[in-house]
Amino acid sequence: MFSPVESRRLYRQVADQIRSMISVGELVVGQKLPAERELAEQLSVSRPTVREALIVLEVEGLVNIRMGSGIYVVRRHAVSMAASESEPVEGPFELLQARAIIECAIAEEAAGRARPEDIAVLDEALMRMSGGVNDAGTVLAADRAFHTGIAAIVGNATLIRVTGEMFDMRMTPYFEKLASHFEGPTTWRSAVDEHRAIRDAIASGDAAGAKAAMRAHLTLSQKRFSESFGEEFSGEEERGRDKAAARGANKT
Amino acid sequence: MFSPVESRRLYRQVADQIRSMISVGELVVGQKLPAERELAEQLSVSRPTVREALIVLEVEGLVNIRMGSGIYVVRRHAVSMAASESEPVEGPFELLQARAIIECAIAEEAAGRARPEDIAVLDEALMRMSGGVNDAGTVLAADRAFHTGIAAIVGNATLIRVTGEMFDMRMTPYFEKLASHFEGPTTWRSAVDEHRAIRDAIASGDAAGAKAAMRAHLTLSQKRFSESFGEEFSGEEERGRDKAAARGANKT
DNA sequence: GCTGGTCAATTGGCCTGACCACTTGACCCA
DNA sequence: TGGGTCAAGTGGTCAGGCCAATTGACCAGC
Repeated sequence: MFSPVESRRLYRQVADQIRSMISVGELVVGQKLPAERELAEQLSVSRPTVREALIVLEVEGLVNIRMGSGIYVVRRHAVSMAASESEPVEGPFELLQARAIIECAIAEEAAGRARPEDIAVLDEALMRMSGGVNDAGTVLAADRAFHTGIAAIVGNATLIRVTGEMFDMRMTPYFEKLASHFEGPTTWRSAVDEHRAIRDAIASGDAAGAKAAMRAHLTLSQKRFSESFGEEFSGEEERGRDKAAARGANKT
Repeated sequence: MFSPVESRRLYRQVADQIRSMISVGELVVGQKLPAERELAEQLSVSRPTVREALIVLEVEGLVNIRMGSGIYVVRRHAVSMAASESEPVEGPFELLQARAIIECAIAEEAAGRARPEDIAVLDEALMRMSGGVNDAGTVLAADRAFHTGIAAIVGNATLIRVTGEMFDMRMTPYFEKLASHFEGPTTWRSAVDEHRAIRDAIASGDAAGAKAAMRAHLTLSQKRFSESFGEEFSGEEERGRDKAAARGANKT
């Protein structure tokens, strides 16, 4: 059932092996895994290694470790493959496109149900953002607050979480490195203007306008990004945008 | 009513502590953490415990462990807190509402750019789903494949990932326990019909129709869910604008 | 001066073996 | 029948150790 493993980051190999067994259905949901000691023996590794692999799977939400009882399969698909080596996360352009599609739907939805206090939240974020265009930290925090603030208008925790997560993905080292080359007071001021247009559309209950403004904002972000990106790598073909980006993020 | 008592495992406490230090900026991105041996001493725990905590943070994408070199902070926010115990995630209704908003935007986008091979993927998922209405495992897998397949049409990895993640959130023990009470061959057959309507709209390039069909599908899912359990959980979270779409086909 | 190789200190990866705390279920007693 | 006890099984943690990879100082050769 379990076969021995080989070199290189053993606990990850063990985790991969068990994960794939869950994935293909060899281990079904609800099933109890062998004890750690037994797994260690069958895999020809030590118990600490098995423990580390199981902790990986637990963090991924695939198994549930119950003290004194055992280890149980609780889910078949990983919720997040972010840290896995299998796929090097998405590129910045891809991310901005996804945000354009998702967040303009959220803005459209929010426009119909914004209350004065919701608008106040947006205004507060706008103020912080316009007042801090010279400090990347404050402006980023305010930017995030604005986008999640829109999701909050709909009153749905999942939307807020997803919006925040997508925003946070720009916090990868690679993305930040690129961003540092093109983000500055001028681009931030443009962003503030676009935010204000979104805010106004939502405040006036203009669903179509909010949608359009949000799409414009994220499309322009993408444009700003690609323009600087093109300057940086002026010789490069703009076509294979995400490929180039992914290649850079890979294998550091 | 009665809460918890969950005795936090030591390695999780250590992970929480380091995570919060990163979160508040006490440890900045790029900074190198003390060596495992030193951390163990400073925290008054053993080295294996520190290792397990660091592995948690690595899986969450917060730190990067480099063999022979050290441990480095790579990111400030966790990409996904889905698997963390801190919050019992969002409720099923909230999740379905979020999916309704997000996925109908994706379906709308997909309708304009579906190629024959994309439709083939959807058809294949539909076939597996309709043929396996008596087996929860196959039908769930096919259901997932259908929804991510639509996101795949847009050709954006982030959209695919987000769609998959939202779908997988139903795999929580709590959600599954509830679902097992109302999901069955009849409800699955209704879902297949709704899927087919979505597929047809996308295949014919009808963006508005695809959007409406997707919203109808997820709204009806929500409705089926609340009809079985609404009374117990007082599902008063009825959103007016969705009612129109909810008119029509029901479980037969 | 610069390049390239060597070497030792540092650090993570993994192991052995042990003890403790909790869960579980069989068992016994009232 | 209901409860309480107890031992086996299991995860949680610890201590100490060795190995392999990384890194930077150092040195020989061009």
